Amino acid sequence: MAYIKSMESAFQIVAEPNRRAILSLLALSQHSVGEIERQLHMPQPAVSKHLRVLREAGFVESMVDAQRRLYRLRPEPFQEMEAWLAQFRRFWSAHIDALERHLDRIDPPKPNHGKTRRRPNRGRDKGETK
Amino acid sequence: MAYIKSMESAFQIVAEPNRRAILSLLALSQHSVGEIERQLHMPQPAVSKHLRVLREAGFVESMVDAQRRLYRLRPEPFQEMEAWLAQFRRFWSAHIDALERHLDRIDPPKPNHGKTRRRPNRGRDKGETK
DNA sequence: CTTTTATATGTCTTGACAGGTATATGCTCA
DNA sequence: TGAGCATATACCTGTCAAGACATATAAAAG
Repeated sequence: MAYIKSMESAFQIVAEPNRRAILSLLALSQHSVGEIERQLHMPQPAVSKHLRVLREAGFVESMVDAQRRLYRLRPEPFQEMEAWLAQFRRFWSAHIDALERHLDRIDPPKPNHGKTRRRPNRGRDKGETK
Repeated sequence: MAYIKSMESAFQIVAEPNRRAILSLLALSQHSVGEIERQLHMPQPAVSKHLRVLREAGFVESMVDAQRRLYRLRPEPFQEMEAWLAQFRRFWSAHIDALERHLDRIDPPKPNHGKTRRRPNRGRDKGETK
């Protein structure tokens, strides 16, 4: 439609700690502005403003319930972030495998939990971050 | 110096588009500063600064190779983001299922591609974002 | 209709941060 | 040793966004 909003990345929206708190709260169930306000101990105008940002970025949608507005999550931006993170998953899952092997060496290698698949991955560690 | 860096969230780091570009590039393989500079067409000081931020946030580590520094990814911050996103995954994967069912109704329900698992999930849709 | 409750918006200030440019550091090779 | 390349850092500036506070809108209750 008409509003070609400056289309900032989902990550930019989620960078704000209070917004992350709001999203986490809404992940449990939908909530009204006042409920969010009290649960998170933040001033009401702040809540409304963050909700506006979240709404315009597609993270939440609102339902009118008398004088209140009930907010709940929308999936798209999360999928977008997941999609971006996907390009790194192969990379860091290899590291998880390495960690698992390491832990297995310390702890008894219990019969596979069926969770993470274990792959034959050797070498490559050690790095100086300085 | 000696400032206890304010330990910003990984999302804050990744909010910057150029940094995301750098990370995507490093997801392919390790690179030197100069390579990043040329690949992404950005001034060298900018690259160095972003790399510094990324390094201090644990996204990358550097190896000294003569006069160059080779940068490569570290897994932890990505895992951290994944962990945060996990609380929403159940939520939006339900929406994906709903979308799939919808598409199946329009398009022939082809024999499962083996990608997304389809779960028996009913109800809850419809919302006015306004 | 007035008051109260719930939420949104406007204004102002302040701080953080990215971009640009100049310069410092450090390694290599002649 | 000095020249040249690769990278890091310092400084300045503009922008943008979040916090605080006041106020507007709108529905409900009395």
